[in-house]
Amino acid sequence: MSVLSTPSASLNWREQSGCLYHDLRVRLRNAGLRPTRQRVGLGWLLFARGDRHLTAEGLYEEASKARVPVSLATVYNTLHQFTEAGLLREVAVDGAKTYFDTNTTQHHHFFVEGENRLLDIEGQEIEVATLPAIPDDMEIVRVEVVVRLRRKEV
Amino acid sequence: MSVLSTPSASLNWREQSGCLYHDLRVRLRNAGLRPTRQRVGLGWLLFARGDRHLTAEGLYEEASKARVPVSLATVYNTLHQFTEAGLLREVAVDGAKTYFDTNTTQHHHFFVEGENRLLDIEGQEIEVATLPAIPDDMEIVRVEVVVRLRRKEV
DNA sequence: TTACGTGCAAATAATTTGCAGTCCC
DNA sequence: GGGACTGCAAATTATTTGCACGTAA
Repeated sequence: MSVLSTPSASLNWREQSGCLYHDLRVRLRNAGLRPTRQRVGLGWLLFARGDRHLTAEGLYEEASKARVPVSLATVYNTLHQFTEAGLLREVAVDGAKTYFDTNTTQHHHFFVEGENRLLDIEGQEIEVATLPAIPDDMEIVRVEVVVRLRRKEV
Repeated sequence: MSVLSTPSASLNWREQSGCLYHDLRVRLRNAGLRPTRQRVGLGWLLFARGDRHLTAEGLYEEASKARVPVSLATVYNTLHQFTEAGLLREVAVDGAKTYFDTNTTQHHHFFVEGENRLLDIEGQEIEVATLPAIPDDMEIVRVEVVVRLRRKEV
């Protein structure tokens, strides 16, 4: 499997040139985002390795290691721009930090307490059977399920 | 219905004297917490009006209005002590703030985007049909469902 | 009395913002 | 060239902590 061809990373691409770097730039431009050095660098880190759950701080550290010159403020800005453009999804779990998920398809999450790790639950593996009535003037944006896990006592 | 006799507020009380103030003190002591002026004051605000979803800041404001002399730091400490003692439940939703729920029974939540409001979904109204396999060395702590709502466009 | 609590202010932690300078198209 | 983007540092927001003082048992 090509590094940029995971389902969620490739789903809406308009072009597939075979050059992954070029494809990323096209993808950004299609999202209305100028493919600047830092956006391409961060996009590469985010989308080139399959589905990931990252915090801003985490991505910033990866960028440093990968010699992508970027400031923490720009990492925050970029993550929000990517989210707005539909390339990422913000995930709400316990804890102060915000996680960003490269898998934007319908799915849910495991959250490992203590380790603060997020794992995908694929769409079919969980199912919400019945939904309660909601007020007339409201509509459902999304249903989020978080299964909290803990490492068993030994 | 007596103000201190909502299901979740009265569930585990050992004594019911008829004096709600006294009952609260007993409840705190049973939880291993000395019934100090601020704990009783905050407990009163939390448990005397049915199920509530409050942030630390929100409770602090209520306390000010109710002339309960307490500092914001103590509100935070008290909320965490109550949570540890099982009198409250922390709820993880989007946004930076932490919510505390006086309903500690099994149930889920609506979250109204924009208004940042939390509403209970009673246990029977929603149902998770199938759960995915989890690693051998893990156990499920809790399954949390958040149904995000948005006010309809007019 | 005396350990447990509390208030205050300072410390953290995560995130956002303002603005001068830089870079893509 | 010009507007979009970025870096930096300072500002915000939510929360925690350290320590002198107060209070319930």
